[in-house]
Amino acid sequence: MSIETDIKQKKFRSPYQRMGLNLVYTSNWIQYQQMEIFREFDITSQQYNVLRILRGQHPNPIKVSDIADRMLDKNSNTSRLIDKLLLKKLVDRKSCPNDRRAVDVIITEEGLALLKDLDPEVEKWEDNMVGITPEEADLISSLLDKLRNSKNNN
Amino acid sequence: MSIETDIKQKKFRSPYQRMGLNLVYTSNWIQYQQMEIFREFDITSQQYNVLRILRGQHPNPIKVSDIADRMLDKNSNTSRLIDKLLLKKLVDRKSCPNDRRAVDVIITEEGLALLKDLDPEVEKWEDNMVGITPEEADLISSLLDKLRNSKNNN
DNA sequence: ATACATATAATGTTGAAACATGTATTTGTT
DNA sequence: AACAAATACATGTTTCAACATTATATGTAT
Repeated sequence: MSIETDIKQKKFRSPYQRMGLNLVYTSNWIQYQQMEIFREFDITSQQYNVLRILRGQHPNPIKVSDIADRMLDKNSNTSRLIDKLLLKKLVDRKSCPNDRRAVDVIITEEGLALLKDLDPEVEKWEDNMVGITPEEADLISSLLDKLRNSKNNN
Repeated sequence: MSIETDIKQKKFRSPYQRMGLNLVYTSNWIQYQQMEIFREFDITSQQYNVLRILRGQHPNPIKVSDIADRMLDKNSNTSRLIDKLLLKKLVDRKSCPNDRRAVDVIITEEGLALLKDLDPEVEKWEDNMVGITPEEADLISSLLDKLRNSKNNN
C-alpha cells in the first residue's frame, strides 16, 4: 500500500510533506515490527540499541555519555536504561579510573549471549526487506543523509 | 553528516541494516525538530496529527476509530489524545446518533485557528528541506512504499 | 427472542519518556 | 591556591505511552 492509503490522505501539499509523513510512518512501522522480536527477549528497542553499542566496544568499556552520543534517539535517558540492563545482569558498571565523574559500562557474557540469540531473528527480519534492492537501500541512505545535512546549518 | 558519523558506527552488516538505522534516526530527527515548533503552541506532534485529520474532515465529524486508522502512530490511545484536545477546547465530542458505541469528533473554530497559525511554521520547515529535490523526495516516498509492501504479506 | 461474538470507546495500572534539578568531579582562569 | 565554569551522571517529578480490562452497543446465528 502507498502512504496515501495507509493514512487515508489523498493530497499532500508538497513532495516534501508526503515524504516526511512517509518517513515517520515507516519508522514507526519498522520499530513496531522489531519490538515484537525484542519482546520475546524481554528488552526494549532502546535497550537493544545500547547492548549493540556495548558489543561494538567489547571487551573495552565505554562511558555513559559516549553511549548517548551513539544512540538513535539522542534524547533518551541513558542512565536509567543502564539501570534496567544492570538489573537483568546484561551489563556491568563501574567508576572510570581516569575520570571519576564518568562511569564505564561493559556488556556481560550474559548480554553477549542474549545478543547472539537475538541477532538471527533481527537479521532474518532485515534480510527480508525484499521489496527493494540493496542498491535502492543505499540510495535511500544517501538521500536521507543529504536531507539531514540540508537543515543542519540553519 | 552521514549516518556513519552521526551514530559513530563504521560498519553495517548490510545496506538494509544501514538504511533501517538511518530511517529511524532520521525520523527521530524530524520529529524532534517539529516538536520544537509544536511546543510554542502547547501541543504534541500526536495532537497535531489528530487536529490535521479533523480539519481534513471539517465540517463533518469523524469517529474515534477512524482517527486512529489515519494516524502515523497506529498504537496511540486516541481516546486520551482527544481528552487533552477537549480540555484545550480545540475539538468537540458527542455521541454518534447512528451508532451509540461510537463517538463523533469535530474540530472547533479555536482548533482551526490554531492550525492556521501553526501551518506557516510547519510549512516553512518542510519547504526548507533544500538538500534534496522534489523528485528525490518522491523517489524516497515510492521506495518506502515498496519497502513496506515487501513485508506486509509475510 | 436469546445467546454469543464482535465492535467501539473509556478507564486502570504500570512503566517509561521528558524535562528540570542536583551532586560530584574535573578543568580552566586569575 | 582559589574560584568559576564545564562535564558527567544521577535523581525527582510530571506527563505520557503501553497494555489489559471493562462497559456498552451492535450484529449474527440459532
